Amino acid sequence: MTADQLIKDLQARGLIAQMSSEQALLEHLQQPRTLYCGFDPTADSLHLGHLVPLLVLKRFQQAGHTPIALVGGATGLIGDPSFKAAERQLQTSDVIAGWADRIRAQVSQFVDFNCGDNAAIVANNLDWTADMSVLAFLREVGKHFSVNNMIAKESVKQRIEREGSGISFTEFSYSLLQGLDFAELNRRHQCTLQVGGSDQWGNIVSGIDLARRQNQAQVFGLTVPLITKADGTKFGKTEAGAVWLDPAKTSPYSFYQFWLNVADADVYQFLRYFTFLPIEQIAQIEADDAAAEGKPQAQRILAEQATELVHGVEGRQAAERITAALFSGELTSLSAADFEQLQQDGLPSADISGRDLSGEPLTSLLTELGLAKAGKEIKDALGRNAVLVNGRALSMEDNMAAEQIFAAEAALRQRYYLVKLGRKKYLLLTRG
RNA sequence: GGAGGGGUUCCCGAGCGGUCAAAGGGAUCAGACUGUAAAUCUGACGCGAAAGCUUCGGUGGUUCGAAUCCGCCCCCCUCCA
Repeated sequence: MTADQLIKDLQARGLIAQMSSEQALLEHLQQPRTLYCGFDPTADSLHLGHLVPLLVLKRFQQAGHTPIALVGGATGLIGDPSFKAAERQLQTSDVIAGWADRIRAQVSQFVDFNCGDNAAIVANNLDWTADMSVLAFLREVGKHFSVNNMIAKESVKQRIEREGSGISFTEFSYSLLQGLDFAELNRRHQCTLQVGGSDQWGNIVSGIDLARRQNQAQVFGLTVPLITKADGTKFGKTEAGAVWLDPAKTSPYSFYQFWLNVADADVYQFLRYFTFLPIEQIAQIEADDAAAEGKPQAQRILAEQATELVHGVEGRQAAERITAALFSGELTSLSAADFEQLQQDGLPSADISGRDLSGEPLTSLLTELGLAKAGKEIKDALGRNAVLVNGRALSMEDNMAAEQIFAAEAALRQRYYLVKLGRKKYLLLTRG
């Protein structure tokens, strides 16, 4: 893929928010180059918001360039103030180091380390900052930055201007550290392009400037847009919170369901953002859906593609297996092994053996087991026959009858009860 | 420092001595319709299965009774200095 094709493809996907010196960058990318994207360990896992830049790294790799996934072991200790309303609470260095390890493992899944000339590199900015002296930092890095320019940046503007917020010197220095990363990667790996979210533009420019001043090198920046939804609500959130890439935090099943539930108004754009399907094929899917009556195919395709990207073929199949079992309604046909599989595959479950159910209302039982946030939800659902246990609808009269409902002889395959609330919330209860 | 205005249930926002668990909208959850959509309609929406219990910045009063009146304190906004 040529530089022109790559950039055209990215543009067609809507993946370019900003680019530094477009013409020069296009020219530059005629040769295989090295680019990087940084991921700060702000939690023990990346989430959907990180996926787009991560996939952009991969898109560049597919076009023959060398990606560097940079784990922010150092920057994570400082905290990026960009567009943040308030100062971040510092975590201990042990915690950050632990998170950095997890992030390193995660980013490593997305780029190829065995493709010869442009095999991916994973780096940690702690490597070149941990032993740097304060005086060296101030003289070699700080001297190149103008505080006048720094405080003029949009990304810290509200922290500087708004009353009652403020910014610590620590966070204010963040941009210098990220700038240093770019200059350092330029020296170490001839890295000449940094990609990141559009909120990173200010930090990227810092790096471009520093690389020029320290290395007399011309380097470039490219940002991807903030992902938004047509209805204006925040992308990447469910009732349960953020959608994580770690299967232990968001199961492949939940991940798959998230994509399956994307609104029609967003789904084609998300196919462009989150899959490697050719742009023409996505257009074809959109055309086919428009022509067909009823249910569009796009959500299913998106869910398959995205889940396989993040959780592999097995994760995708597990998610599909659970989905098929739960939404086809063929519960009695499920074998004990199937149930075991569902549980393993990430369907929420709980063990109720040894629990005294006499006198415990379903409202509190099911709330406690995590099916609803408040007893009221269960109460409401019971009143509307929206709570099903093993396919049988319960009513308010059953509220105090947990003991009979979850009696040993009522279990499917001797030990399973599948509780369904509404149309798509499930809880698998087991006995023994 | 001075003068005003304000802090109400997840959010916005009414209430200004009893009939207030507190109007209205949004968000959320459930039902109908559907495609495990959208839009629309219906219901719920402090907690509790219920009896009942706990809310209207904090605290102390007045009153048979306070989100509503009074004192003190805390925080936010506007104007003046």
